[in-house]
Amino acid sequence: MGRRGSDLTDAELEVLKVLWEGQSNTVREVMERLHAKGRKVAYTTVLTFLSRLEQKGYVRSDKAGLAYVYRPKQSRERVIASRLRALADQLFDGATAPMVLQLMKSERFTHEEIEAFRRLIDELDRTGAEDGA
Amino acid sequence: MGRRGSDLTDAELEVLKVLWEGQSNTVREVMERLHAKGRKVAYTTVLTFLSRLEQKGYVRSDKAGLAYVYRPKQSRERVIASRLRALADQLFDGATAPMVLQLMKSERFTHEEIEAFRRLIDELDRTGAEDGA
DNA sequence: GCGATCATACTACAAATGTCGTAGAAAACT
DNA sequence: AGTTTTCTACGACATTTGTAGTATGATCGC
Repeated sequence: MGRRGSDLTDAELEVLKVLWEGQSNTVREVMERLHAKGRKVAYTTVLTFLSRLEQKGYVRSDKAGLAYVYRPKQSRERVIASRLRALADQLFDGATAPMVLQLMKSERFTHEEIEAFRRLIDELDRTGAEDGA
Repeated sequence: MGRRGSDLTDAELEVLKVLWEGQSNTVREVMERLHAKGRKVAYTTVLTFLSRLEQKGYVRSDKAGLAYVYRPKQSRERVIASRLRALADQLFDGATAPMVLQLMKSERFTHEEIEAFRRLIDELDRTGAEDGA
């Protein structure tokens, strides 16, 4: 039997990303947006993905005039966080810290990016400091 | 047609992880190790995955006495880095820094972990400082 | 009013994935 | 030597995923 992981598939995610970017999301518009990104898919294919996304609870649709308009039900942050978590589970048995470390080690960053990391870390440290409930 | 992403599938990765952990990896041993982890798979299933992994270039096998012994051809770090990169491509259009930030924001860490981040960042900063080739 | 458009609902289907079963050779045991 | 145990090689198969065609109903332009 197929996969077991996070239900959101790659192609579905691709479509969901487009939804996050746009406002009025009819099937046609989503398709056009995908085409603009170089992703050539048929109208009905997009429809299929949107339907599947709806069944899985990731989007919601309202009939606006002629066509349905789709909009995300889950925020980009939420979905992304969940994906990251899934990868952490898969690669590091759920330990996210090692993942962050590995990521920082295996990639290259500019000074600005590194500064951003530092700032966030300082903030985390301060925020979490009094947190011991 | 099926998926397009990184060729290593989830189940294959599961097997590869076991290979990274052990030394003498016969099909049977890998299977037992998987069982110990709660992953109940048939002997032939493990064999299938190992064969597919070999075809894809992730493992290599040598006949040792009766059975073949499999060993990883790619390091854990390498594969993990590539996976992380793939996720960055998928979620952040290849920008790894935003991924690190998001990851740090959406998860919780202990002070020790945060300290480890800070140390690594300092090091990165120092290492990369003279790097402007 | 009628044909050309546009939308959605179903159905279909090949390729990928996860999972095994069986056949046959080799080795081990008794 | 005969039987039992182990391996590997192949083939099989249900699901999932990516992709699209067709049928059918509503809408628009003229």
